[in-house]
Amino acid sequence: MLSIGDLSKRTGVKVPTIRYYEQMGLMGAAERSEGNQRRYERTDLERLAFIRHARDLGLDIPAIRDLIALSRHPEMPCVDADRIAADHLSAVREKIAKLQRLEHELERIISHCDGHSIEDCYVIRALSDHGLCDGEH
Amino acid sequence: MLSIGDLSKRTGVKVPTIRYYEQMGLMGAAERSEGNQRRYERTDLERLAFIRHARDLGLDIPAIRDLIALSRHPEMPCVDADRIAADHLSAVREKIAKLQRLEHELERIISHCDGHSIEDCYVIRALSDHGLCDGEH
DNA sequence: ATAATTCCTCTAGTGACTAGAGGTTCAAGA
DNA sequence: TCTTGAACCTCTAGTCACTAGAGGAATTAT
Repeated sequence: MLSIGDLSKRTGVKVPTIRYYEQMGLMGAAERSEGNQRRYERTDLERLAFIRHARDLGLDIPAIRDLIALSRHPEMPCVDADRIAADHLSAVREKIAKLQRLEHELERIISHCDGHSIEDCYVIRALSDHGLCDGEH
Repeated sequence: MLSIGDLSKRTGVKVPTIRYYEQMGLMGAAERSEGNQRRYERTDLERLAFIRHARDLGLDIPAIRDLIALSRHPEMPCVDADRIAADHLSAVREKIAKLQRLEHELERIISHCDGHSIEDCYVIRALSDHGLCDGEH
């Protein structure tokens, strides 16, 4: 049996975060010691690693909750799990595209600046006057 | 003189957001009518457009506050303004790189899934077992 | 036995807004 | 001039995924 601190050390997930995951229904109520402290087993370790991994991939808590629910029904087809991942992938792609537009706009603004005075600063001027922009943000 | 609603319509910034910008020190306290309602002038319209534009480019409120402060000193050199933009650009590039790593990992996970049962679902398996991953997230 | 560490719950803070309650002022038509 | 309805005011609380801290109880090590 592991304490919450042990679990934390082994997974790299901070103690308050583990409690937060429990509260959000990702971890399930842990057993308790006589003195009301959480005790975990090996399966909890795996579960937490699963959650952490999914979070690292950027999945949000409701999505992870869904994946956990699905993983409890091994006989079901996995289209739902695929869809969660695919939806997330397209969201990630959209974010990338958006950030790339920003990147280009910022590059352009910075490169036009001659570095002299604020008065002539292209950074400030471009922010003041949307007409100086390239894109359509 | 414009009411806050007029300002909102002309800039596309929602009314509560304008009040929020005032609270955050981006907008400066507006004049008030006899009945305590905010009244704006043409310069406020430009200021708000500046803020909105900077936000669209992803700059955060402290950065925008700094840029506004700088824009009030037209004779100063603009290295500071450039640096704010350049710092933001590198932050944007880091985000892009991170998201691209996610993109590839998600693509890989999804493409490996045969779409049959949860039991064999690569999405679920990859989340459970970090060893199946390519990258080092 | 005592001290140090870890644990418990609960509340509040992060950023950039957004939504709503409860009440006041304004502008336009009768 | 009066009335109605829209727009305005302030203040509080909610969003997301945590993180930090208070104040106190349990556990572990010496």
